[in-house]
Amino acid sequence: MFSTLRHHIEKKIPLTDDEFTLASAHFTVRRLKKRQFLLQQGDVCRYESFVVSGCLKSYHTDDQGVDHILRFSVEDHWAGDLDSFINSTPSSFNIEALEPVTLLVIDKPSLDQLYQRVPKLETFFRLLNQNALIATSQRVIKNLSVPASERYQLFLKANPQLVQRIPLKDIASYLGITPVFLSKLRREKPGF
Amino acid sequence: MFSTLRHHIEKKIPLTDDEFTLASAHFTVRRLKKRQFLLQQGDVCRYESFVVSGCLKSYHTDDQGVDHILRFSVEDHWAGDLDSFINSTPSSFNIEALEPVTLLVIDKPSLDQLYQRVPKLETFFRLLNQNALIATSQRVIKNLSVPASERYQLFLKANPQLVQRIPLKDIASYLGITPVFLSKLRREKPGF
DNA sequence: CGGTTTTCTTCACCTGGTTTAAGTGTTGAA
DNA sequence: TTCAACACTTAAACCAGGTGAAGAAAACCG
Repeated sequence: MFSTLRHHIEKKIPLTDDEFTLASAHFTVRRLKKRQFLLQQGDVCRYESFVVSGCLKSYHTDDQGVDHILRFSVEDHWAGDLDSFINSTPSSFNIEALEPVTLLVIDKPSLDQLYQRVPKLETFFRLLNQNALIATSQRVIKNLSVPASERYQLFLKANPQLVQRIPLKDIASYLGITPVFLSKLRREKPGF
Repeated sequence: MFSTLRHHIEKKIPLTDDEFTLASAHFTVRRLKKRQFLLQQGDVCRYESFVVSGCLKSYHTDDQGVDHILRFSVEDHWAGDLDSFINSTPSSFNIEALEPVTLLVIDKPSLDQLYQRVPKLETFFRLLNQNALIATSQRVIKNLSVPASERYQLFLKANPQLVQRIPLKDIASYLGITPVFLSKLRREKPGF
């Protein structure tokens, strides 16, 4: 349970036993069933959540009622809405379990306290957000420069395991196309 | 010159005179003429650059030779390719001056050293990247959920000053449409 | 000032992706 | 074990936005 988190952090920043014990005391375990919400659009996101097992989707529902998936969070990754978490503003995202999920969650006061007590962890979260920024920037460019058919191929190549686990309509939403069109792509282009 | 940078940092993190003096010693001044490149696709991005005056565009040129603008960097903001800067990998971006530009630049060894000497500045850059991540995530969602015509209106509202300074074709590229189509939108929808 | 380059616009035509609607297959709760 | 809800596919009509080519207007520079 907590060892997963430790291993996750130590991929970037080595910790002493004491540091990790101190850190883990700030997290609490939380479980969600399939289709249960970790966060609902309009609510304030009170927690950053480390995914121990399972898979969630973060998506925005627009004014026409259409969902747009920003990201999938699988085990060994994080879920949460940074904007809402940092600024305590109503979130514009839903975060929903696609499978039964086990999480380690931490709230903002605890995280701030943790930064004070274990400054290394500020570095850790800086690196985490840095990587997320890089990935998100690349996604902006790819959405602009790569046609949907190729974006689908890229997604398949980058996340072969995910495709088996999540509904195609969610992949379509992530790619920015309709399920209908994704279906057409899959029919036309061979190799899935 | 340096006072602009100090004011910029202190919007987030107050600094003592000593801290700022120490910090500013790590930066150097650099000037670019219009159309000059701060970074060329394929090169490693050696510097993070604070824009004292002027304006630049960061864009990726795809394999068909089409440019896609990721961001504009105006005075009191930053320019650079984080991925290439952090990992010393060849950048997939060009950064080009749209106007004569004055920069304060810092290289990676200096920045790492600076984090050691003035830990507050690690917090500063963490906040900076946090905000960039939030903004970029929102852009992903808007590109997926808002039609081009509305995206143009939003851009106008959010950056009224920019529109006077930069060519429309660059706005089109940022919005992910062709200049031809932007021109059509401007004709059809009144109020620019 | 005059010539060159860059930017912006217009038009006719094309295409990638949407919409709606109907049909099949699968899941799951009572 | 049945019925309802959901996931996926197909097809046809349609539309947002792209392409190519060409000219007009600005901006740049010697």
